[in-house]
Amino acid sequence: MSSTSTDPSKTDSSKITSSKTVTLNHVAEDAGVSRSTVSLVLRNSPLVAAVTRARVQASIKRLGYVYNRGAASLRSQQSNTIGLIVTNITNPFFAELTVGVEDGLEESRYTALLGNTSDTLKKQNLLLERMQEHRPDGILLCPTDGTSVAQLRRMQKQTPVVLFVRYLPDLEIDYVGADNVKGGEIATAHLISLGHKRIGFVGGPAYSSARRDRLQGYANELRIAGIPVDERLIVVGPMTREGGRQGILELLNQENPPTAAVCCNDLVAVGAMLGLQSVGQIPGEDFAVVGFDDIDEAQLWHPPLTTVALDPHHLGEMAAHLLLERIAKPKGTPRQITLACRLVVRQSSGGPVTAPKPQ
Amino acid sequence: MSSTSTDPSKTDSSKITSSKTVTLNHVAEDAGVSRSTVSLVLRNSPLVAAVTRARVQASIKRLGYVYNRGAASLRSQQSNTIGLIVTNITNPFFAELTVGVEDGLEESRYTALLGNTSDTLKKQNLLLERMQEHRPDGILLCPTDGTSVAQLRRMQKQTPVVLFVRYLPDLEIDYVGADNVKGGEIATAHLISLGHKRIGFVGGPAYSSARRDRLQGYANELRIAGIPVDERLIVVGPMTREGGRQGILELLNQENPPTAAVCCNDLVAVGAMLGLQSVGQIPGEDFAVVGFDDIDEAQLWHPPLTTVALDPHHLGEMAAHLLLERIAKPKGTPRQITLACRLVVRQSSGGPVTAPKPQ
DNA sequence: CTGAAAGCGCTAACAA
DNA sequence: TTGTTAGCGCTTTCAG
Repeated sequence: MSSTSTDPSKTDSSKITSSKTVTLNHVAEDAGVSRSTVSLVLRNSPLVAAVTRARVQASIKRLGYVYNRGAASLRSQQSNTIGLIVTNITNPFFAELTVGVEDGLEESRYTALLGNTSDTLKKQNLLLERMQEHRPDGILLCPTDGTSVAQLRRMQKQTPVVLFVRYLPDLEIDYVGADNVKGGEIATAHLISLGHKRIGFVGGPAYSSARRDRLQGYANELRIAGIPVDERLIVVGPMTREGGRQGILELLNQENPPTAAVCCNDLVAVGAMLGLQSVGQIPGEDFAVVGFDDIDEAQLWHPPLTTVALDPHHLGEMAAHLLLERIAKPKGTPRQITLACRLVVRQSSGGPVTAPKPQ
Repeated sequence: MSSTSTDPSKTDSSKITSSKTVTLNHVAEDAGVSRSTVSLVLRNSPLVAAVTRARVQASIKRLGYVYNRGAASLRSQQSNTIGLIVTNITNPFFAELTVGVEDGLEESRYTALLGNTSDTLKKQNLLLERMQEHRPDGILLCPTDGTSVAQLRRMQKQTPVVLFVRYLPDLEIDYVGADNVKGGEIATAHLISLGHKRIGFVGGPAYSSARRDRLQGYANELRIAGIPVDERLIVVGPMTREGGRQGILELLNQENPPTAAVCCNDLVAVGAMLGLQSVGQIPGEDFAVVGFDDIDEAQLWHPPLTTVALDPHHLGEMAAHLLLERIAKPKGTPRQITLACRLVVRQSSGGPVTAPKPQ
């Protein structure tokens, strides 16, 4: 004991138990083993003898040690974190998808960093930047308008990226989304089978690949039925209720309005129904509406919505799995996964068409 | 050039530009300044000369350097990360609240780590543990059933914690939530003013402080009106649509069923409306329903829901601000913030009561 | 205003 | 099986 100092705060370094954070060093000391042994125990290495392990674990518990993943990341070059960037968490579709991602991650050791872009390039770039500062091991992104392919390509070199819901042209990248073309086809085929001849397509921003594909399916099916695709019946707008309301009114104000519409998603569809009601038309009677997504609310609206059901939870899980796979095997060839969807018929698409009602 | 080595990979250490990650060292070297100067520039310190700053920033851009926040955290002991734990992101109320938190954080340098407990203690504990490994600078928690006060008290010593939406008894802690007692009162007063004498209270788990307070308000108002509180009219259940459906049916099956009900939230309320419809009763005509939250969907349902409006976005923002404040001033006295709420009358509560319709 | 030196808490060789 | 020795990339005194 070299007690030359009279300052009581300068005790032997080993004695500073105070209220500071407990580190792996403290555990090692307490258990009477080296730091590497503790590290091995923390990571469940089988190289540690059972007795040693038990002793270390006892110390961990006793001292209330909690692992510092940040410090580990610095050394090991992996953060055990992934970034999840959605366009709108407020859309039940994405909310469900988010819990799907979480569930898909549950078994793994990853935690998700969540970001919401509000479908805005500015926020997306900000988020991407912030997230990269945290060195996520992978990124799950639903790209918004104007997302730079070059930027994404650059990012991919550093961090695995998987796109979901929307993809980008000219980019070799992992992706999981719904079979939107098929979805557009079955929605349109349903309306055609009901006797509709003039069918509109409402909402969605032109840059959304999901929207493009749904529109593609819509056009395919019209062509098969020998109905010409009329550009005036296709209206662009945000994927929101308000977008749907405005879109349907635009359609109704034309000189030869449609009698039915495929809406880009359920939010747009309910907006369309509100728009119809606001001018005295009854959805499902005077006008047939079909949506996309089958969010929980769809069956509760009035009238209950006919819609193309996707499984967002499953989609989220798949996206998470695909990302984990890519993290494990960064050099593998990108995979494009496309999930089936199915039509759920409810009242908003109504029965067979009668005469179009003049507005 | 001391080209003694024939191995091309063993060049001077300073020349290893390759495809490795660019660090602050590389920037310093490139700009011809010391590492500390770069560090200061990164953190916008005013101590750096304008020319130096410009040179450093040019190097940063040229090399494509991205800040490693994890490394910084290790040294500076702050992660610039906060943990946000909600019970159910799928509930539009929490989805809105989440974006409120993000907006509240936008100005700051913090990023949110999101977790979803599904209102389950097991998941909450798992999340709390994982998050602490990331050393968040603060935690925003909506506590689920069985949350240990002792555990929270322990956590508080390490990391500022603010509770939202639900609080815990016997705990000095920051909290922001709605004025649920008042909310319960105005909802109940509304039904009483319509002439209802037998009013039920449906849904919500007994451990939720939000539910307890709403129930309290309900009871207060009944007492004021001289209506006895009948325990049989108060039914417990999960805060979901299904919980509401079952709850209302339980009420209707009693020998002397109520003519109106205050529901614990909007999800429960719509479930109740579905339940009513399933037995041929028309909400707003045969039975009055009031909800809580005023989620966007509330006005779209059939009939549109009368509800006590909370502002989840604002609540989230407040929670974020309170946390930031507490991070800045960890020793300050905890604050309990309670946000006003207001009644939004729509059709589900109907007009004045007529005679109760036999089921 | 800028630089030198030390170290945050952990992991990864390698040796013993 | 366990210990020793170097850092990971940054910030932080403290001198100049």
